Amino acid sequence: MSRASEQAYAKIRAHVLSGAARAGEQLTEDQLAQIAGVSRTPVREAVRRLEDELLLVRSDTKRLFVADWSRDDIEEMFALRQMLECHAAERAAQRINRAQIAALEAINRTLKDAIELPAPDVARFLEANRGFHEVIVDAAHSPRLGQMLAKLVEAPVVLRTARTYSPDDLRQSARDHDELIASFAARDPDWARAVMGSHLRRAFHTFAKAVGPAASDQEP
Amino acid sequence: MSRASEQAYAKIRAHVLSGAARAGEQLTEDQLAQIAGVSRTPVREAVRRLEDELLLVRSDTKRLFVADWSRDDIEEMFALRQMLECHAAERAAQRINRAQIAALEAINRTLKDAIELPAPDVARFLEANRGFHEVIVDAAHSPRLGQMLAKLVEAPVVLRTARTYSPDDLRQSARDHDELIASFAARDPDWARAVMGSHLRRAFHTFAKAVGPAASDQEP
DNA sequence: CCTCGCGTTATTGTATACAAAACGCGCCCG
DNA sequence: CGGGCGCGTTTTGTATACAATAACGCGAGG
Repeated sequence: MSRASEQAYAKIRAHVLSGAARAGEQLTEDQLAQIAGVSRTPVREAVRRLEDELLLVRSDTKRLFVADWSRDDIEEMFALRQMLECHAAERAAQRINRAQIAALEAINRTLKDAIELPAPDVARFLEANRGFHEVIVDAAHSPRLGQMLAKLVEAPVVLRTARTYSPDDLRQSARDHDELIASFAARDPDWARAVMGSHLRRAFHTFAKAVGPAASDQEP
Repeated sequence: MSRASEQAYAKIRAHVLSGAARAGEQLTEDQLAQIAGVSRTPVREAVRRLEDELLLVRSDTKRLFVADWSRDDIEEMFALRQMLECHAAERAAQRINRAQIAALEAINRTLKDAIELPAPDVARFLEANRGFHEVIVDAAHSPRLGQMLAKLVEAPVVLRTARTYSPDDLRQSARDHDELIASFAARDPDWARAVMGSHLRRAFHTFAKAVGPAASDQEP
């Protein structure tokens, strides 16, 4: 989008993800306009996108709040993501080309580097990981699918919990990626689907362990 | 949404679906504002929704066009819908309550009525059909899933091709619905998924037969 | 003491005017 | 003759003012 609305989007998003705005807190368009340094018009545009991405929600009467994800919401999100990405992997295995496989290999090398630096660089890991999954979705040749997944992957939970991954978790992810690449090279949709399934399912359990078995945080 | 933007949405949507605007044709916000009888502000809001629903698309440089669905797009859409609705049916079978099953039975009676009137009333059939699937998605208890499906189900192709269904097709749909209800009553997720799968797959082939094996229409 | 209604204030929705950007066309120069 | 460049026009983007609507508090009546 265009300059102002893009900036509004970025700033509001950062404001929410950084935790500066607490879950359930009300936000007004004026407030956000000030934060973003633009007028309400582009703010409204940005807010619509963020609503769509479920970072913000509206009350019955159009008032705006920071979304409060319940544990059920999060589980649901993981389940949907798994379903969609498994489908993507399956399609990708049938459609991927050599260049894309090469791209996956290159990205996964970068990703491994990010793990093994003196200390793991989670930001770089995430960036590479994002790129990896993006190539797969591209290879699936299903724009709608890509659009849906983009929403789920961008969801706040994923980003906020990223830092809870241990080096072992990260290394296992890299190994999953290697196997995914192998399944693509073999053009075996069933294999690709299965690997993707366990890859994401493990991510869910890592997350679940990190936040504990019940709801994560609450105070008066 | 609020009055003006809702009206804009409805009118623009009708304008596109009615075929008054041809696929690929450019639309300007001013033009749409005139059609809807409101100012550009709510039009922009409506247009965003329609973009999201893929009835409209933007060129690289923000100009607005009526979406032109290729056959591949349509097949993709059916495939995604099938994946999502099968998942919904599976979940619904595990979660649906008596009241919802009763609702499905009532809706399906209405639907059968709509078929057997002197002549089939396709509009009423579609309305009932929509309601039927909606109850299932509700019963699946997955708001995100519902949101995604809403987009796909509203897609233009489904609506435009509805009229190509024969009475036999409609009757078969009603029978599928009966079996779905049976699978829910039995709380059998596998059964529900399977029935939903064949239900939608058949719909796709009915569609495919109607528009012919290749692209549907073109002229200079 | 509760609650219902009303006026005030906060917040969102819409219109309009202006700014920025993109398209198209014709002209100039190679 | 062709291709790129400038300039008027069209179209989208942003700001701002105003309108409509929802939340809130306060006071009167039960």
